[in-house]
Amino acid sequence: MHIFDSVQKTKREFIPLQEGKVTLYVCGPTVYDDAHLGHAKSALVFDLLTRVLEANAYDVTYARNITDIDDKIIKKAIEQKKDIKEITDFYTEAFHKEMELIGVKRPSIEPKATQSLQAMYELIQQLIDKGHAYKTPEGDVYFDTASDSEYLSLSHRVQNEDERQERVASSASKHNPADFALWKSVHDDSITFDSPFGAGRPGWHLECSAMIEKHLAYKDKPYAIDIHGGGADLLFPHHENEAAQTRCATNHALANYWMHNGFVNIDGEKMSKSLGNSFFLKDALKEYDGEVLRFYLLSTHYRSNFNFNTQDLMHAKKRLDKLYRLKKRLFGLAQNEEETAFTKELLSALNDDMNISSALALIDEMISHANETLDTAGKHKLLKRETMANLAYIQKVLGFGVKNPYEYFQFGVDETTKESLNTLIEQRNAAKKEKNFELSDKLRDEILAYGVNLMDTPQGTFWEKV
RNA sequence: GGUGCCAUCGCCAAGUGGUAAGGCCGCAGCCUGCAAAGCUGCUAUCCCCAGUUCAAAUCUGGGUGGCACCUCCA
Repeated sequence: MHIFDSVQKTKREFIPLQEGKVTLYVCGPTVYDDAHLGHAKSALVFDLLTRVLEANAYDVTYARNITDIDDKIIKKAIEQKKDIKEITDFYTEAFHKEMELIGVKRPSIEPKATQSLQAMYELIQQLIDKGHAYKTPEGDVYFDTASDSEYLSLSHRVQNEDERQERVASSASKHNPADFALWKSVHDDSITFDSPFGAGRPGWHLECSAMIEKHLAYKDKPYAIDIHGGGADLLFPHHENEAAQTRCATNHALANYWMHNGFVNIDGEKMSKSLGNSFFLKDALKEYDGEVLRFYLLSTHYRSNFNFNTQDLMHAKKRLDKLYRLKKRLFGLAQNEEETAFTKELLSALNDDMNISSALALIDEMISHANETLDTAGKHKLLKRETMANLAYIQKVLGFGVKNPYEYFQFGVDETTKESLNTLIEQRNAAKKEKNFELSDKLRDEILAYGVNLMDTPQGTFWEKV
C-alpha cells in the first residue's frame, strides 16, 4: 500500500510501526455548530482509509477527537445562557447521526477534550520542564517556537519578516510572535477550567497532542502514531504546532505519515459563513440519500479540491444507480465473500493512495460485464456467484451498495405516493395485457409525473425515484 | 507580499517518460407494442511557447489562467 505523505510530499510505501497494526489519528469536529460538507468529506476520506487498511488485514486503531472545549463553544454557551455540555452534547449527537447516514463508521476511539485535561496538564508541564514553554505575567503559557529547531519543518513554511513585525505589537508578552498558547488564562467570570497553571482554557493545538499521547501513542517507537490526518487547512498552524509539542515534550515525533484531504467548495466558492453559502450536511441529507452524498463526495481523489454542485451530484447518483440496478438484478442470491480477480484489482487500485477514480472505473467495467453476460441466455451460475462476491466487497471496502436496492430507489417517496404508484402500475399492466397501449401509455405518463422512472423487467414492473 | 498547488473531451475525472481509463451528456444500433433499464459501437493528443529525449499530457525553463494556506476553520 502506498500513501501520499503531505509532509515529504511524495507517495511512500506504507510500513506500520508495529507489524499488522495501524494507529491513525484524525482531527475531528469542534462541536459548536452543525457539520458542513467539508466535515463530511474529511470523515469520509478517513473512513475509506480505515476500510482500505482493514482490507489489507491491518488491525486499525482509529481515533477521531471531539473538540468540546473551544472559545466558539464558550461564546455560544454564554450567548444562549446554556451549559457548554448542553451545546457540545447536542452537536456531537447530531454529528454522529449524520455520519451514520453517510456510512461513516464510528472510530475505535473518540476522545473528548474535556476528558483529556489531565493529559494536557502533563504535556504542558513537560514542555515547561524541558524549556520549551514559558508562562507570561498574565498567566498564559506559551510554546516557545524558538526553542524548537525543527519548527516549521512540517509545513515547510518560512518566517515572514513583515508578518513577524505586525504581530509583535498585538501580543507583547509573547517572546516570539509565532509562539502559540498552550494555556490561556481567563480572569473574568466566563467558563474556565482549573489547572496547575491557573484558571483558563487549553490551547486548541494542545488537545490533539495530549489525546494522542493518552490514547494512541507507542512509548517505544520513533513516532507516536503511524498516520495523522485532517483537512488541508490544518497543516499550518494546527498540525505544525501539534508536531512541535509532541516532539519537544516526549521522546518521539508525532506521526510517521501525514495525510491531508482537499477542500470542498460550493459552486466554485469557498464555503464560509461570511459568504453565506455555507452548506450543512443536514440540509443536503434532506434532499439526497446519504449514500448518494457519500458516493459523490468520495468520487474524486481525496487530495483534490472538490467543487460541490447539484448537477455533478446527480451525475454521480446515476453512476451509483447502475450499481444498485445490478444489485436488484441479483436480488436474493446467496451471499459470499470469495476473492475474485475483480476484488484483487479493486484493492490494488485503492492501495495506490486511494485511487478512487481507477476503482470506480473497475466497478463500472465489472457492472457492464455482468449485465452483458446476464443479458445473454443461460444460467451463469459462476458469474452470479462472482458478482455477488464483488458486490459484497464493494460494500465492505467502499461502503457503496449497502442498502436494499428497492428501498434505495424509493428515497424520499412517502407511503401514499407509493400506493398510488402501485395502483397505477397494476392498471397499466392490465391495459398492456389487453394490448390497450393508448391507455397504458396514458397511465405511464401519469406515473412519470410523480418524478419517477418506470421500467419493465422480466421480474416485473418497477419504478425508481429520479 | 511570502509559501505551495493546479490547468486532460460540452461537464466530472484517472493517467507522472513509451504513444490518452471511467462516468454524465450526445449520436447510431440491438432489445421493447412504444419507452425505460440493459448491451454494442462512435466522439479529445492533453492551456501557450521553447527545451531535454529515440520517445513527453507526463521532465526543465518561460508565459497565461485558476486556487489554497499564511487568521478560527475539515
